[in-house]
Amino acid sequence: MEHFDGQEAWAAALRAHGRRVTKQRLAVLAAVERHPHSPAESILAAARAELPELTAQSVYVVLGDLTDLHMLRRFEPPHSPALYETRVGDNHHHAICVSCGRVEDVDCAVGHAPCLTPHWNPDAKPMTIQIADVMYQGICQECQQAQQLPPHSPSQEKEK
Amino acid sequence: MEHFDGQEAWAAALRAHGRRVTKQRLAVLAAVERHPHSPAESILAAARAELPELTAQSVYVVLGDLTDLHMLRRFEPPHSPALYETRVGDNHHHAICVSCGRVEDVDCAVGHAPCLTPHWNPDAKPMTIQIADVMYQGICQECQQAQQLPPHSPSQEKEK
DNA sequence: CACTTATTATTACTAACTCACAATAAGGCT
DNA sequence: AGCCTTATTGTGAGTTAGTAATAATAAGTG
Repeated sequence: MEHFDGQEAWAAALRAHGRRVTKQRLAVLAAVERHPHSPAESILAAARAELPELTAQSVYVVLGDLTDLHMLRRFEPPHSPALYETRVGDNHHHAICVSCGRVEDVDCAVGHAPCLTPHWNPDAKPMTIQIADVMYQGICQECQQAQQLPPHSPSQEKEK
Repeated sequence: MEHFDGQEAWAAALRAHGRRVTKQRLAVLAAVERHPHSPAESILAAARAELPELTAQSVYVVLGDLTDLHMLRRFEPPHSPALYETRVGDNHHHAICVSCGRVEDVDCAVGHAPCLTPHWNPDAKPMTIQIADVMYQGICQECQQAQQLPPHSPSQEKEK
């Protein structure tokens, strides 16, 4: 296996945050790294490939803790469970296909902090902003094609 | 009561969307209008003030349908149930206090569509963006003060 | 290697919805 | 004004995505 370097890097980061280095945490971190934008359940499945006795609850605990430490980033697209990724600290954003749920990373558009300085209304009490999550919602190319061509299968149409 | 005009406006909008005008829908719309940024449960409670026999499931159905029609807007802050508001079509955003959950509206910062043109990575498949939800997360003034002063109680409180 | 305590597993339990279907009532028709 | 069709709502059960409490285990220190 060629993931010794990764293992060591994660181990060091864990120690730097005062956490013990356990195989569960390493398995979760590796799983998130290999499957970015994944929900807890998928991370559990992926991590079990190398650590079959891992439990779902441990994954929730580990994900929550590592997210608090900012070793992982968590975001919650509409109509989706929370997703996790290892790419932290660069203030990037996400585009989600409302049809198939596919997620793409999007770098910051305008310089460094796109909308980090909100425009407060006169009557609003301003807050100290820490992060600005931008969630683009749209339709990916494949779903767009699939919607146009075949009016055939149950294509989920609502508006009448 | 002086909400006849509101009632009529909502009724007209419902008809325009091919929906029947029911007291349940009117009660839900009025409740959302009076309590913006509220979850389904609070909307149910508020709507029951004028329509006590309304059920939770009806509120979910109505909220979902009106959201699909874009008569309501729905957003899902982290660690919170979905919130609803009647302010639609103006592409405004939201700031959420991570400590107390308070929500403030934020108008679009840069002109009309702040980050509506994402910066696609070379290897990403671009999507057709429909909306960009910007979720500012920070700490409101009151929570900031509360955190500084009392090193006294285990103030590990969540909003409840 | 023993020992302390962080970490994980086990077992409930909950919140926030969703679904299937029966009951009701809006709005068109006569 | 009353009937009738079918959209809408109510009822009750089920699901998903978690949280909470506590017992068992193992990481890292001495």
